[in-house]
Amino acid sequence: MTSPNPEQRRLIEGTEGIHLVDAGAGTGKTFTVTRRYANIVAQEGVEPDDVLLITFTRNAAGEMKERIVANGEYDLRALNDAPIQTFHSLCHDLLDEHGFDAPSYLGIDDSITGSTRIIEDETIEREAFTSFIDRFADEHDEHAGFLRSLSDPMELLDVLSDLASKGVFPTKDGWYRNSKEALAGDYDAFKRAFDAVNEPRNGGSRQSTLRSDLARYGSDKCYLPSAPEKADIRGERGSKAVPEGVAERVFHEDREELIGFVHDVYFEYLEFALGRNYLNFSFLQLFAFVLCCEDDAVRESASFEYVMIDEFQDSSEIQFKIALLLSGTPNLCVVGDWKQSIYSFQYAAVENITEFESRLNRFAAELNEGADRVSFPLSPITRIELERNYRSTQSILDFSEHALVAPGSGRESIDGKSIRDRIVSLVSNASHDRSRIEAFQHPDEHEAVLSRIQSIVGNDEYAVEEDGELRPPTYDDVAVLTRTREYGRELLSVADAYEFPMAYEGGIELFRTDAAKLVLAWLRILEGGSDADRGWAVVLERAGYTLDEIRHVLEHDRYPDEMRSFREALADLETHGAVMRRVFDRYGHRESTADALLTALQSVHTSTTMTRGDLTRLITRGIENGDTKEVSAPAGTDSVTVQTIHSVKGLEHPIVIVANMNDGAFPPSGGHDGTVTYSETTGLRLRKTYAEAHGVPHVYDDWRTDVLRRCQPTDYDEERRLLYVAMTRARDHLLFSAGEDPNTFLEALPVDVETVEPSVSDVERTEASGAAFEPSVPATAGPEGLSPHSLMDDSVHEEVTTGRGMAFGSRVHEFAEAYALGENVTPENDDERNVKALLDSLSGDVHVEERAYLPLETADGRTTLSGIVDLVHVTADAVEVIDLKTDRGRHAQDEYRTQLSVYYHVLAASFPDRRVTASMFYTADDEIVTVEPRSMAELRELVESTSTPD
DNA sequence: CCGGAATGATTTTTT
DNA sequence: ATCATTCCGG
Repeated sequence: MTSPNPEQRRLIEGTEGIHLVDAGAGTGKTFTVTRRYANIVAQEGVEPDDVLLITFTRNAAGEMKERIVANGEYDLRALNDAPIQTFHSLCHDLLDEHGFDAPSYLGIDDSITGSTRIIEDETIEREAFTSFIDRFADEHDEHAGFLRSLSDPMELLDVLSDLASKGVFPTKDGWYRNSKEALAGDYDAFKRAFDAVNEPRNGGSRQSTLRSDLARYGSDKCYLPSAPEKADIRGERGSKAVPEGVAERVFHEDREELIGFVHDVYFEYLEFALGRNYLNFSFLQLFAFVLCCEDDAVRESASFEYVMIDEFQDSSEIQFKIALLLSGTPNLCVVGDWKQSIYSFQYAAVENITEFESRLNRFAAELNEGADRVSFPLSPITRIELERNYRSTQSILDFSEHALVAPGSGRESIDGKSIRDRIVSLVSNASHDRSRIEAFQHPDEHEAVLSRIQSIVGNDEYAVEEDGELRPPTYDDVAVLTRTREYGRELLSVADAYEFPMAYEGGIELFRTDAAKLVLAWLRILEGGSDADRGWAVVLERAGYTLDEIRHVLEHDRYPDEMRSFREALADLETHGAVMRRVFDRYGHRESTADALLTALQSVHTSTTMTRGDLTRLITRGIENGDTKEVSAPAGTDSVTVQTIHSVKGLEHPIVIVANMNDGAFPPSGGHDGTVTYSETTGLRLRKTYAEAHGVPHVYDDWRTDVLRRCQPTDYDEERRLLYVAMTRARDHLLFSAGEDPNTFLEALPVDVETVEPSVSDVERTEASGAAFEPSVPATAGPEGLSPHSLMDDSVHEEVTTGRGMAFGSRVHEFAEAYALGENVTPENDDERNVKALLDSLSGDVHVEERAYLPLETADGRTTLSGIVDLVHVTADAVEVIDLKTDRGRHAQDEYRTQLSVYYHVLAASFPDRRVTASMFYTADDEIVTVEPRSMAELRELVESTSTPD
């Protein structure tokens, strides 16, 4: 994009006044915003310091700066201190500079200084909050009842953050400004919500949702004796709606005590945090807001001539208000897309953009109480709609709109028309449109996804556009997007097993990966003691032992020899890093996972030396807390990207697979996390569970909560938008995948869901054929001449023929042969179990212990190389020779290539129209590796350079 | 066939 | 907490 389109130009040139910009996905938002910025600072007397540009991530801020530098007259150094930043960093700067007295405005006798830390790590804050609550409980007997009735005190922290995001703050003696009103709630608003869910359905023949949802009123609960009976709440049998009076009865309640409790927790936690010299994200904004509100001089000196906010749909109520306070002029420009609002859990309020005008007026009026804080005129508002899309094809753009009207459950009915009316349809700028939009399904969804990707890569039907040209796709072009990190983890681990090029991008629960769990298991085994069994159980299970077998092994301490020796080997290693690497190596985990884990652990514990026990605790804690770490694909590898939809926002990929379109994969997130308050509409509520409540004196009327919370029904709006975000990442092709049960979203989309049969190894092998296996060339070719063993170095020869290598190896071979021939044998150790699994996974015919003879013309004349391979796997169009080896460490691949190569060439000659491949299967590692065969010339050279024939 | 009541299964995202 | 399913009564 070199020159702006007309709508973009309107925005770039319209630098004055209030602008509300609907900037859909891929409409060149960053381009336009940076151009507008350049245009503003190009004016006489306007410096970068006068222009606030808000982004929602630090990365985005950095990108903005780079883009501005790229097409402007400023260099990066000049922009380094320019206010192009996130709300959080803006607030941080503000408090850093002027925040000393900010706490005093709430009546807190403390200060904010440059040394006040910002806690970003949730785990750390939770620990601090727990110790605060313990102290609070000791000091406040009067609140003991409330504390006891909470199912989890940690929910209080969520309540506080929620309140802070809405501008509800405590002061020493009460509530800040008009906060109290918000806490009291708005009966009219509540009544409207109540009426909406209490409307009888199906023209009056069916009961209302509210009445239906109250069917379990009172069950598993112990209400106060004064609580109404179920029949009073639901109306008599056969009635269609909850009686009218219930709304009033539920809403109007003396909540003074409850509100007082929350006030004290809130206020004292603020004091506690400041006392410990830290702020969390919420409090950062809280104090910045208070400061700007109270200190006219600071507000005026900190205000900007121009304010631009990107991704406005992700802003919270308090952020909107801060932006208003810091706008010294009407030059306020908000840019966003309501269809991409997916951060409500971070308190993003989509209404900031969908109801921009009314919120602008309401917030400004609130802020202007008592002083002139927002002094510019609130109209006119210039609306600009960017509709030209520079990313996707038209078919993808059109298709993606369906996401916004797809029902999230069978009974959810959607007002499609009113939604469509609010959509600004995008127009593609793409020159071609050969988009494939497909959906597929199989219970083994991970395998199905992998095999679909294999069929896409290199396939012209999925050609992607690059610089105006079409080319077949590579792995790099494909991204798998999922709702949950967990699905991503699972997919990765399946990909690992197939050595499939795939990498995760973004935050992931690193300690919950397979690799981390195995490291933890071996650490526990090494540590010995009471936890050792837990370690063994994991390791044994992983090796295929059944629960009964594991129990037996543990009871009698009969660990497999191989595992014992692995433990000894680990014990000899000097560093934790070496131990971990060895474990990763054993289980064939890719280096990137291993490195990420190592780095994560080292970063937590760099300074002091860490004992094995420390390390164990660290990983255990990481697993329990679900600690996440950022990981990214190593640069320069051609691999598929796996990301959560939340983390992919703002990015694009040529081919997108929206995976895990399954039942339950998109739980509704309407409202907040269900534990929080109804502070705006119905007043503050806290929850407790039956378990805690049972036998405990009650302090407030729980029954009201049960009615209240059903009046704010959850919906799937945000999930639809999430799906929309995922779909609009795709440039050329868009696919969906599901496992057992496709969800209602997928079913509602106008695409056929094809049931597929996954075969990830498609590329390597094809379906069984019963094809005959008769190598035609060699058996008659002559007497056995040289064996590959004789071509080895003596030292290598010795290593592989002594110790475990020989004895153990031959037992595995015996088992493999017996099992492949269909004899009734059961695997007795890891290696045999792995071999069994391998054989089970092979389609077609498997032959064992085959010997072949390869004639070779050398300088000395004609000779014959003989080779034995363990398994030959034959299908209709492919032949694979597989050599069994115990583990990578012992069996240097290179040395055995010769043997495999002999057989490879024999087969290649025998089966000219099938693809022939050679592999090694490492029985201890459960890993199969394709081997590049030596060429005939190479074999010839080897023979010639070996002086003594066998 | 319809609607209501009871019951069972399932349950995230991250600046 | 909410969805889907099953059972039962009219």
